[in-house]
Amino acid sequence: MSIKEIAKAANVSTATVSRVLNGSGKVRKKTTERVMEVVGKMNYQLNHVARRMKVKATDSLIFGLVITDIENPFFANIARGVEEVAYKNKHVMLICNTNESPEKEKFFLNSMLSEKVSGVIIVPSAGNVALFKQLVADRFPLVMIDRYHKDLNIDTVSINNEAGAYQAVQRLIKNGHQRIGIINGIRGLSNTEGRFEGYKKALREAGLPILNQLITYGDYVESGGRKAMHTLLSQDNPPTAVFSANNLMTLGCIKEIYQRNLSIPHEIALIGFDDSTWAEALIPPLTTVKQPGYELGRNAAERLFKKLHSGPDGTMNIVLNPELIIRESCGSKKADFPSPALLR
Amino acid sequence: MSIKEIAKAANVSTATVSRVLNGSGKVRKKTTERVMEVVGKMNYQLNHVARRMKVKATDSLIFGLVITDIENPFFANIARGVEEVAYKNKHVMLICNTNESPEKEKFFLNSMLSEKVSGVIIVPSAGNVALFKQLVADRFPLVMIDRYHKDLNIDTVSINNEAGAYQAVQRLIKNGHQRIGIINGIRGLSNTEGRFEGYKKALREAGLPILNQLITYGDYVESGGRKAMHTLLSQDNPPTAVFSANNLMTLGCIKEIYQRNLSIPHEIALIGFDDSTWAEALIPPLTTVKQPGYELGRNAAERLFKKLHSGPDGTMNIVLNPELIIRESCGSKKADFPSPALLR
DNA sequence: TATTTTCCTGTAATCGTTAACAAAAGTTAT
DNA sequence: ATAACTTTTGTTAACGATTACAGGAAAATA
Repeated sequence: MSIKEIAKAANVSTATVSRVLNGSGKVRKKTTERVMEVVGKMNYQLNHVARRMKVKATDSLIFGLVITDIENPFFANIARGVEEVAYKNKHVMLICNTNESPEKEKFFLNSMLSEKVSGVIIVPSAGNVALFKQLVADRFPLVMIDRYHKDLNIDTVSINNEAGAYQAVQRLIKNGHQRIGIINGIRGLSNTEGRFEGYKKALREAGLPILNQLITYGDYVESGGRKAMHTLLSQDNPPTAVFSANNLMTLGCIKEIYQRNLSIPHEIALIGFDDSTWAEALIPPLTTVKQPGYELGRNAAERLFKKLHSGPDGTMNIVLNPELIIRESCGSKKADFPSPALLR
Repeated sequence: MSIKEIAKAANVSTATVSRVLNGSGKVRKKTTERVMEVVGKMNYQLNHVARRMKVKATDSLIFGLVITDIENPFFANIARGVEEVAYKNKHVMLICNTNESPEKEKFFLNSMLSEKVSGVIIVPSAGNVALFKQLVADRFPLVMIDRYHKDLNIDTVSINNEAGAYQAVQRLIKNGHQRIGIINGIRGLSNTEGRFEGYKKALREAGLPILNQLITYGDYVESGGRKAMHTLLSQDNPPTAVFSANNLMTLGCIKEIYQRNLSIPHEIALIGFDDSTWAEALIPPLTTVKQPGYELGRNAAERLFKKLHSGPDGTMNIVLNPELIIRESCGSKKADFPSPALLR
């Protein structure tokens, strides 16, 4: 069913139907009604594909969203933020999952270009710098979220990672810890680096040494976190507290700690990055640096929308602040918890 | 940049370029090479939008995926299963989030039709039966996942909810419980009903009464689960065990239990539906009915793909089996756990 | 009523592909 | 070398919308 058939049935030209359908141009009230009646009766739906061929790209009604792991609640949270804005503007979301793989990322970005999405919001992997450069040169509407490539002139929405990590580590120091380990994410990513800087800054300010053996990397996955924790705890002189740079790795940490029957925070204190709905259901409840994922997504989508529909206004870097949610895993003033061993 | 410019640069017709690009028809080796060289040099990408105008719908390279809550790990798990198959077949995913709202669902389904996706995999909300009927009548490729509308002749991929719930409740009975509450999902959905049937069956078989005051509904959200748990525990004669019909509600349960300083499973035993990565990090580790979300997604996508590219072969209902993961929250042979009160 | 102005509607080109058909170029057989 | 095929390539008409432009109808003015 096409606009042609509607036109015939309503006894007008296709141009008029088109005008009625997208509210552009003047159409006599009577004609409008007649057309709309036919549209309703024949249950006609506009063909967006055909429409996108004529209309300028910014008016395609699709946002592209490229994330690294849809199963990570943090990115799901971002996706919902984007979706909210998309739905409000009658847009639809093309979501792709890169799994941190630059090849997948490249394929998906090209797919999105081929689908003529109006713009893309992306959590970039570590690679594809040349491709991004090209996109920037082509003035393709792009917003990087959570992480970004520093030397590219691209809009970004991210959080102040350094501040988040700083607060977390500072808290551990205040609670009396001197040997604090870090389980960091993927090397080379802006967020990993920011968190690492915050860690070092807190130690430096407290006059504590920055020790290589306390610095590990878990690549933002659970198994990596667990392995890193294993490494840290297997040392002769293990840390008394650990800062873990994302939710998945934190879960790995906890499992490793449980397996060793160590008590949190008595034998090992812990602060994670990314708050989760289950963080407060753990025993002891987990202290975390909470990232406003939903807000990140919403801001990125709004920024993209503005870029598309307002005049060019340069690039912009939006930085939101994380919040330290102090629960009990970091060793509070409250009494320590017994080790899981005692519980079984 | 269009196929026309490639044609000119390679000194062939657009038809030839098209033939080279999608491997159809015979093209002399030499010509193919010449064209591909130009394509590479000019960094040309096929315009999928234009392509979709000509090509039959089944060859559009987009899968539609409509889920109710992208932030629920179970659905995220499904999404990844779908994505795996999509990527393998060079497809891309249009994901929409209905939040259980039939209006949103309708809007998104129509959007997908407008975008000419090749087919849709959907977790249907409770409404829009007429719309689905229409889609079936139009032979639109559709696969329902997780839940389905019973009287519609549609392909489905789901799990045996009754068996899952039955096993869970049976386990609780075996562990000595006689008063077992249920926190059920959204009324009218096939999965909710299946789980409820399993609950009743287990009780019936054990000769236990089915008591109205032990049957509650939490609408598959955390707050609902918490409220339902509140209702159950506030009774004069509260249940000694509870079966909660999804992960979010289970989390609500746990928070309510902690707030009341009850010990699991000593004072209240608990089995949840949907396993989660954090279920074993809880104290005590949570017994759950594990749903193979990834497999559900993969199967649905494969089924959809087959529907699209093989001859018509009627409709099919695929049912996967859940698995009871016995941990400690259901009251095992191991010693009971002290109440959280003792831990603080 | 005739003329000008304003408002509404239709015609036709166009977006970038694909594919049916026609034509040209190669091959093989005679 | 010519005829009869076979293989490769080109021409052109779609697909379903939008939009510049032209033209007709209605309203306003003289």
